[in-house]
Amino acid sequence: MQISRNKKLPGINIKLNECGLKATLPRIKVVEALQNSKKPLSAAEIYKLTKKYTDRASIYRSLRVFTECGITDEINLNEGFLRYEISGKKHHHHIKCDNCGAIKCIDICIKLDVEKLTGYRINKHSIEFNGVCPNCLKNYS
Amino acid sequence: MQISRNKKLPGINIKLNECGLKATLPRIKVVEALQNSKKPLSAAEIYKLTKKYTDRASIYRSLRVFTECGITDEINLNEGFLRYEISGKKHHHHIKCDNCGAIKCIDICIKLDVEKLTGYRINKHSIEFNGVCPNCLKNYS
DNA sequence: AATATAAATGCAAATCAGTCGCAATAAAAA
DNA sequence: TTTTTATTGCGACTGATTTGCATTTATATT
Ligand SMILES: [Mn+2]
Ligand SMILES: [Mn+2]
Ligand SMILES: [Zn+2]
Ligand SMILES: [Zn+2]
Repeated sequence: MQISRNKKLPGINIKLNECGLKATLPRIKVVEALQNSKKPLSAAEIYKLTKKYTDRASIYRSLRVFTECGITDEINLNEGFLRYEISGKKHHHHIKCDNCGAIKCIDICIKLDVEKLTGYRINKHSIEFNGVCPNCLKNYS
Repeated sequence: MQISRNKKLPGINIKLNECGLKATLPRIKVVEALQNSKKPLSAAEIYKLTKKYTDRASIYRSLRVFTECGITDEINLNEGFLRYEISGKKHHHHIKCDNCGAIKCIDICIKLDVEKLTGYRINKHSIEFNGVCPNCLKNYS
């Protein structure tokens, strides 16, 4: 796939190269899709947005290596698939409204407490909530 | 499948009936497998233990309805499949050692804090950890 | 105890997220 | 510009879970 004189976005290219990754068009399109999204995206959603530039296997490979490098975070909202978002400055978790589908970030975590409590060295954790948001509670009940 | 004069275990039968469920042999065998297990089981593990009495589809159907009724709890340790345990007296979460595979229950939860913080009515939540347990930390590093 | 009926089962086929092998391609290094 | 090596795109594949449907079984009823 021919990169259409893409002289913009040196930021992404540099970040990819810093991680030892080639800055390919498929990868750039995945990063862009995530950056332009207001909520974490699933691989299927990313594919819908970028199918002109890549295929499903490459998206999964990109997301895996991005997450390993800390470029993205993986989010498990018990939907039967994973979501991804650009790894922000601040560690956080999520809550999804089962009614309107909105996904909100929440600045709360108990990783350190659990490490202290259990003596484990925690490699990975997932703290995710599903419910009905205040707005939907108001309107439909 | 013929129930082999199973006059024991009226407790399970009663609990199933209370939930509006028929106390079938396949269901009883699934409950027994979970009761006899020291750790939460996956559908595949339950199948291995009960294949003489049921099949995969029925196990999945049982686990779903059990979880809906509150007979079992669903646990997502990011393993690519779900685990189930008999719903205990006390609400809790889990941590799995990536080295030895042990799954430990932890009595810590922030559901109420998150409800207070966000105003959501939380229907479902999942708070799960992966890491290396103190014992494995000692032995292998 | 025999019958009716609605729920649950077993089986095979389907679905769905995610992975893999491999030849072709493109980014980065030389 | 050429070489090197990572990455891609494709299709086939896996593993978990679901579904349709004809048959069986638990329970309520007589
Ligand atoms: Mn977020
Ligand atoms: Mn437990
Ligand atoms: Zn956290
Ligand atoms: Zn909890």
